[in-house]
Amino acid sequence: MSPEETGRLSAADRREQILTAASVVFGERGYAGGTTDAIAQQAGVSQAYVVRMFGGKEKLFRASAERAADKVIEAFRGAIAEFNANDDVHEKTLKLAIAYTHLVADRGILLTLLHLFSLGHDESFGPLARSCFLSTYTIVREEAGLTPEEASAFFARGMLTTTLLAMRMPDAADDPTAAELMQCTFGETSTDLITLSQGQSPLDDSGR
Amino acid sequence: MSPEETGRLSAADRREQILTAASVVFGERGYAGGTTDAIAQQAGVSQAYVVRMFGGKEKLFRASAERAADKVIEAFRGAIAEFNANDDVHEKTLKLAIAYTHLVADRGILLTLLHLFSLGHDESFGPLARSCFLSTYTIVREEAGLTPEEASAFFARGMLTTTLLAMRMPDAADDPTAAELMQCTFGETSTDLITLSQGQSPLDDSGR
DNA sequence: GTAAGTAGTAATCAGTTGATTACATCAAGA
DNA sequence: TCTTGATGTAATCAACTGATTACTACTTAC
Repeated sequence: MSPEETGRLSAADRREQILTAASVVFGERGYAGGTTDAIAQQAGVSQAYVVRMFGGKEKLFRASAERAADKVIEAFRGAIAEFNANDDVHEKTLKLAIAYTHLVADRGILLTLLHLFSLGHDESFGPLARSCFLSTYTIVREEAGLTPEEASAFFARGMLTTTLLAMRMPDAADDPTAAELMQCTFGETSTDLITLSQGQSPLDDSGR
Repeated sequence: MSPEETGRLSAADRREQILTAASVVFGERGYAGGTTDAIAQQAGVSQAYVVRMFGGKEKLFRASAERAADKVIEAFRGAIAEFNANDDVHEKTLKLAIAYTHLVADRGILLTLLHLFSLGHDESFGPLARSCFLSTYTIVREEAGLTPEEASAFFARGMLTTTLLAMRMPDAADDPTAAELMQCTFGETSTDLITLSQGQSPLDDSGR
């Protein structure tokens, strides 16, 4: 039988697949709530394999969070590459915000990071959380060339966006108050944001 | 023996004490990570009592989150009561932000809410998360009289503040990048914010 | 063709955790 | 005083979960 038929993958491919699954599960349930078994099911492998490949749940979460941060960085660098020489702050910020918005298509990325940030007290994850956040901040400051005030305002909006998404505010879009808040927050990037964030299948969960 | 000597309390007092403990524990570890036993230890009662008094961990978290939201609402109303007739947006926002900042003294409140917000996908907690957030938004809009844009900007800054606090960015204040970010974000409210958030004893944890 | 390494799993285990039960202790009213 | 209801706990349980072990099956190099 060929590898295609047996469903066997190289370790690198399987690793990527498990990281994708981990992003979904950790994004929805956080570190403590996300089980290695749920990740295994999502990836279509056994729970034992997930644990062994990454050497434990903690290392898997680290890898998952670092990968999420890398994707944010990658997205920002992509937006910066599209800067024109005469772009003002508003245009730069908009391009960054749109890049950020596109990350929402993979809900797991931003939600995994949000969960990482909420673990600041943790001896192991705290330093990782701070360094991940500061990495992205540094790029916006130095590579995008925003001032501290502009960067702070940009991240403020980004965190509100992430939070609204985490609490699935788009699900409450029929509430006029919620609609007003989202309209104002997403602003110029809102056109596709709400549609992007809808219809993403939740995890289904049953015994092992 | 008198009630003072035996350490016995009325159910209402004990309830308040447990809710305070729950705020600390859930704030640090989230819903899934916060154990009823850790809450019981923090409150100085048995684990069985915690569970029985609230009818389960889920109801305890709901009560804890609702209490946190109530304290935010209370703080906002307190700030609004200090508004002067000729206050402009900037003065109003500053008063609200300072009230918000004082909430930080009890780290558990904002962090418990942040954890609640990250549970938007949950059937039970999702609606609660959205309604808690929208309650505070409505107060800022209608009672404080901010426009949607102003309110959105206010909450954006609030979420960034909360996130920085959750990841304990003040612990990294020796990093110049981190210091710059905090300086800009906390702005006029920063004077006491960093000192407020420091030296808060972490949970100590050992077997039951 | 076979030996060796790699992908992958089933079965199982020990620690943790939310919940339950039965019981103890204490204050107040009849 | 003694009975009743409320405060509170120790002991225990069943379910869950991360990790380990022993094993199978496939692929590749020689």
